[in-house]
Amino acid sequence: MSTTRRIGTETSQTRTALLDATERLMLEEGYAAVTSRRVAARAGLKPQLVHYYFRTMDDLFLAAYRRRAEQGLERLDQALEAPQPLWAMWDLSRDPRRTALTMEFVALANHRKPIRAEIAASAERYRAAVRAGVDTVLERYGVDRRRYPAIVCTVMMMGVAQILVIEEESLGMATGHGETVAFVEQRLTEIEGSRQAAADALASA
Amino acid sequence: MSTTRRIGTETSQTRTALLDATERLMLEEGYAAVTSRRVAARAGLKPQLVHYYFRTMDDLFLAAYRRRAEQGLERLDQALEAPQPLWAMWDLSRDPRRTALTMEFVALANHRKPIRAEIAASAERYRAAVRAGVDTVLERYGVDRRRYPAIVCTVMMMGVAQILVIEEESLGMATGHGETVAFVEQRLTEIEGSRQAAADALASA
DNA sequence: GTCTATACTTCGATAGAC
DNA sequence: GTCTATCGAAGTATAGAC
Repeated sequence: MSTTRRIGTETSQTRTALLDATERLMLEEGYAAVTSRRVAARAGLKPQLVHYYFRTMDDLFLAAYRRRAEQGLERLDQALEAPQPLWAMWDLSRDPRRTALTMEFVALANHRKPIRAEIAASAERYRAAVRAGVDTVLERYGVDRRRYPAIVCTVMMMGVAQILVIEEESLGMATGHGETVAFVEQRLTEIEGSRQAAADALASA
Repeated sequence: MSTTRRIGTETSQTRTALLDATERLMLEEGYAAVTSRRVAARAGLKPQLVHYYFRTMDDLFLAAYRRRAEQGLERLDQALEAPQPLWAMWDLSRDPRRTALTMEFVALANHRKPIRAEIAASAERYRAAVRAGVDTVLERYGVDRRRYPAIVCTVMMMGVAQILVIEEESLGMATGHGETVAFVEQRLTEIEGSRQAAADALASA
């Protein structure tokens, strides 16, 4: 109950190094591999520093998540402003690193209640933003949104993209993926025209 | 290196109790919560019994997985023989307990290489079986399988069903789910007629 | 065939030194 | 403001008693 315990600065390089290490560990070995000792080892630091900068492991996870969630919304805005927003969103949803990390956080949220609340809220915000963007785009293209509601397009497009990534990354399974991608991209082509290349911004992880 | 170490019988009630406890733990708290101590506690047994019946934790996971995988193939066969196979498969894929458990195993496979191989092989087998079944059904209904290949229908239908369950179970998020389910079920109705009720076999978990 | 006593490792977290 | 020494709890796994 010693209320005087202190905590490190948000701008510390050490802190950033710990967040980076956390992310790498989650991607390579899953959230369960994120222990104070292993995070520290990855960053070349002492385990106790994790507790100095983040106090509890949940705080560490939340800090790592917030960093990515913020970046995710930025990328989404970029995609929605691209010349071909649907293609850009499709490509964004298929980014393996991004999706793998997201799914790792979802799995984490599944059994850590304090984290769940924040991730769920963030996911709702993201979905609402996508839906709004897709709705505008579909209207511009003259798509019948009674028959193809923006929210349905959003959930299905992002859902399929995510499942493909999960299967590929987690199981190394890709049976039927090529055909499914081709199918979705035919629909995209019908609506938005064929892909115009120039998807640069995605390369930078 | 003592090669003489013994192991419990496959028919032991204790063994079954441990497998049941493992499954419950995975569902309620995720695979990371499956430790020899906690599994044993759930089953009202001593932790060392886990190692007697399964030797390593990976063996425990694999045994738990095999039990469900077998059952999954049986359920699939039943669905494919139902009067409305597509509806039956859709319902099967949307079973929350089943899907949640599957995703937990996938997450586990993602960072335990020895387990990954077996789960991936099993997933491939399952997908092939679904694809074959769907192909037969689509042919019977006279669907143009050049335009709507069975493998694409399979991946999309099951993928969407899974993503919805994940979002609901892991995050408690359901935004857009109702609309998406309605959309898919409209397509099902177009192909297979409206749902004829009588999906009994699904109630038993 | 079934279970327990026990060894050894790794975990999260705090109090306190620099 | 930054980091380390250290504790108590929990983890996997084995050898051996019943």
